[in-house]
Parts: sequence; structure tokens; C-alpha cells
Amino acid sequence: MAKSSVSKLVPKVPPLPSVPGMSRRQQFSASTKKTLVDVAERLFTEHGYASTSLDAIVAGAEVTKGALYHHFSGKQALYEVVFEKVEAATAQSIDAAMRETKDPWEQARAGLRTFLQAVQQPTYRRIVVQEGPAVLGYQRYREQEERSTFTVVEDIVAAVLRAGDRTVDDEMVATFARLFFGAMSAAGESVTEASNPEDAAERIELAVTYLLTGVQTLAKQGVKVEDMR
Amino acid sequence: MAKSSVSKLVPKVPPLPSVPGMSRRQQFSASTKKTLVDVAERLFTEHGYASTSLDAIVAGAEVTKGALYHHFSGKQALYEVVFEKVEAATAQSIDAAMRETKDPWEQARAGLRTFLQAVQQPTYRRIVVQEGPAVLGYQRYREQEERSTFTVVEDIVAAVLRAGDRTVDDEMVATFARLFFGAMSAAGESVTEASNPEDAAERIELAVTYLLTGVQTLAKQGVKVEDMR
DNA sequence: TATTGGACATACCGCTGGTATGGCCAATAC
DNA sequence: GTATTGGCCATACCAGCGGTATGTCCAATA
Repeated sequence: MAKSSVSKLVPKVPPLPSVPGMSRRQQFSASTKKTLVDVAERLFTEHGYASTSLDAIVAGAEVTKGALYHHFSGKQALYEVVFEKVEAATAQSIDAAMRETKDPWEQARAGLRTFLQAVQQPTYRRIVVQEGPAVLGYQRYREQEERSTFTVVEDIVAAVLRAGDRTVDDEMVATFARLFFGAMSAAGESVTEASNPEDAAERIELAVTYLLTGVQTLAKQGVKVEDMR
Repeated sequence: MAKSSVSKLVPKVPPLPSVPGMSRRQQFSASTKKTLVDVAERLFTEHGYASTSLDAIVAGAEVTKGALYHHFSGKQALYEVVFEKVEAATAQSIDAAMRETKDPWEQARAGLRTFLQAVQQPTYRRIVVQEGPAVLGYQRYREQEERSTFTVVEDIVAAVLRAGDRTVDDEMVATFARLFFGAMSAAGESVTEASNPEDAAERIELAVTYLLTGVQTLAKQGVKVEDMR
């Protein structure tokens, strides 16, 4: 009797999966921090940065602002952590898709296709593409980007470019990578607004493939980038 | 004596250029509205949307919030007016640059070059590219964009594409336009961060020209976009 | 001359991000 | 075991912000 009444009064709390090398106290701390990030990611995605109040975040995480400001220096810092998390996940998924084949050309197509899918996901769209530059400022945005997703795209572009013309320097590769990264970001955005997103996504894939094929064709003919002057 | 003392006490105000068909009262009103937009454009460019307070704007325009809210429904509405102004000016400058030659290929190069220059200007960068999507929301951002600059780019891309392959449909043209528009926006951003902006801008021009040349080459060989499937 | 309404100014409100302070308790030292 | 410390978080509070409600003035019209 006593036991059952207790089990009704005390809210059932999921037992923390004990992580070796971490004290109970540290585990609780890490748990609340992770919860804050997860809730923030959801709310930022749904309502945007400006329209998401810290009160809403701490309420969702069932803590107070004291906890939030203990783990993060402010709203923007919290956003940046969310940003990094989303970026890392995307970069990883692209990487995984590319590992499924060995042929460089197929790797490129798979990577670009996966990136296109990522840009269509609400979380990546809102947090990284749409609001990232404005919230973090372009400098920090670019720094973060270059530590994950952009680099992946750059590797793809480099492989395709150098397959035809081994004389292109790193800066030119970076330039092409910027172009393709920006192109697919913008185009991916438009996909979600299209009446038929799947068709739109396929058109983009075709167009990008066409561009890459054009580059390869020129390279095979011995036409260098420098010849464009 | 009376005259000179008056000229010292009364602040010198520039006489409003009288516009025919407009009453004095209407002219004053239009003047304060224009002043508000100009000041807002400057402050938004310098400090960004979030960090620019309405108090700062009305102080710069030497009016009060009452005046601002008489002319605009709020901060975002004021931003949108600034946005439209900047967009229109950019589209017009591109258009002007293209009119200087008649050769379609040269028109395309001139247009793209001018757009690249626009993206490097602080006002267009900050207000349109960096903060536009976040402040207006992607939908309104795109609507505004399609009424000015994007359409210009689309016309350029359409001309180049159809010169080689007349079978490409409007949707495919729009897709390519999105790609190029996004590519140059992103690449233009990176220019201002480069150690040598002029070199960076030229590399982008070369790269874009290379891509367009590749497209034309494929088209001349009879390779259609549809063949990429 | 009387009246109206556009063009503002003034005063005020609620909310938000951020800070200052204090309490609790697990972990460590002894 | 006890004392003490410091990480973890709650509470209370503040200044600044966008937005609103109300009042005032005067040019334009009748």
C-alpha cells in the first residue's frame, strides 16, 4: 500500500543510462544541457530565432533561465551549439552516402543528391541556410560551415574538376565549390516551395549534373579555366 | 537687426523642391517618409536588423515614433520598403549595364559582372542577401526577389541556354536561373572576405564563364539536359 | 469661417534577453 | 564521520525594445 501510493506521487523518471567515467552529478548536468539543445533546435526550427523566447525554451526543457545561463553564455551561443549539431549531422549523412560507392563520379552524384535532400529538411533549411548568416553573422557562419558541410562539397567538386584538368589550383577549386554550394543551397530552398517538390528536386539534379558534365567535357577538350579571360 | 537675429534663431531648413501636383503638406509628408527610409537603410546596413532600434531610426530622422508608425505598420514593414528600394536599384543597374552592348553573350557577361559587383556592396549584401530571408521570411523574400533582380538573372540565363538548345522548357530555365543566382550570391559574399577581393571576383567571373561555356558546348554537341537521367 | 482629417508628438505597456544573488547538495578533503 | 567547497540551478529583478493609445496642431476643404 505504501509502495503503490509512493509510485503514484513520485513522477516516474527514466533512469539515466549510466555512462562510465562520469559521476551521477555530471550525468544529470549533461542531460539538462542536451535537453536544452534539443528543445531549442525544435523551437528554432518551428518559429525561427527571433520568435523563440528563452522562456519558451526553458519551459520546454522544464528548467529555468538559471540553468540555461549556467550552460550557455546567451541565446546566440545556444543557437550556435544547435547550428553545429545540425551541420555535423548533415555532413555525416553526406559522407555516409558517398561511402556506398567507389566510383568517383557516382560518389559525386550521391553526395550532391544527399545534400539536396538535406537542404529540404526543415531543420537544416531554417537553422543553417535561412537564419544562419543573419543570426551568427556571415563570418562565424562561414567558419562553422567550412568545418563540416562545405568541406564535403568542396571535396566532391575538387574530385570532379581535377579528373579532367589537373592544373587547377586550390583557390579555383574553392571558388567552384562556393558556386556549387551556394547554387544548391538556393535551389534546394526553392524546392520546398514548388508545387511538386519531387519533380523540382529532380530538375535540380539534372541541371547540376549537366553543369558538371559540361565542366568535364571542356576539361577533356583541354580547355582550361584560364582560357576564359 | 531683426532679420539677422531671426536667421540665427531659426534653424536653416533647405527649401523643399516644389513638386507639381503635390500640396505643401503632402510634400512634407513625403519628405519625412523618404528620410525615414534613407536613415533606416543606413542603420540596417551598418548594424543589422536586430541591432537597429526604432528609437535610433527616428532619432536619425529627427522625428518620433509617432511619425514612423504613421507611415509604416511596423519595423518589418519599414525593412521591406528599404529592401524593395535596394533591390530595384540593383536590378536597374544590371539592366543598364546590359544595354551597353547588343551581343547576347557580351550582355550576359556584363550582366553577371554587374550582379557580382552588387553583391559586394555592403547595402545589398546585408539587407538583401544576408538578412533578407531571415527578416522577411523566405516566402516574402522570394516574392520580392522575383519582381526585380532574379528576373534579370533569369533572362540572362534563358538567353544563354536557349542559344544552344531551344527545347529546354521554362521550368528548366527557372531551375538553372536559381542555381546561378544562388551561386553568385554565395560566391559574391565570399569575395568581401577574401584577402584580395579583386582577384576573388575575377576568379568567380572566370568560373561562371567556364560553366556557361560548358553548357553551350554541350548544347552545340546536341546534348540535352534530359540526357542526364 | 467652421470643420475635418492627415501628420505627427507624447506617454505608456508588456515582453524579452540578460544579470545578480542565493540556495542546495554531491563530491572531495581530512 | 564531519566539514567545506564548488558545480548546478532557481528566483527576483532590470533596462531596453517594439508596439499602442491618445492627444495636438494646422493645412486643406467646404
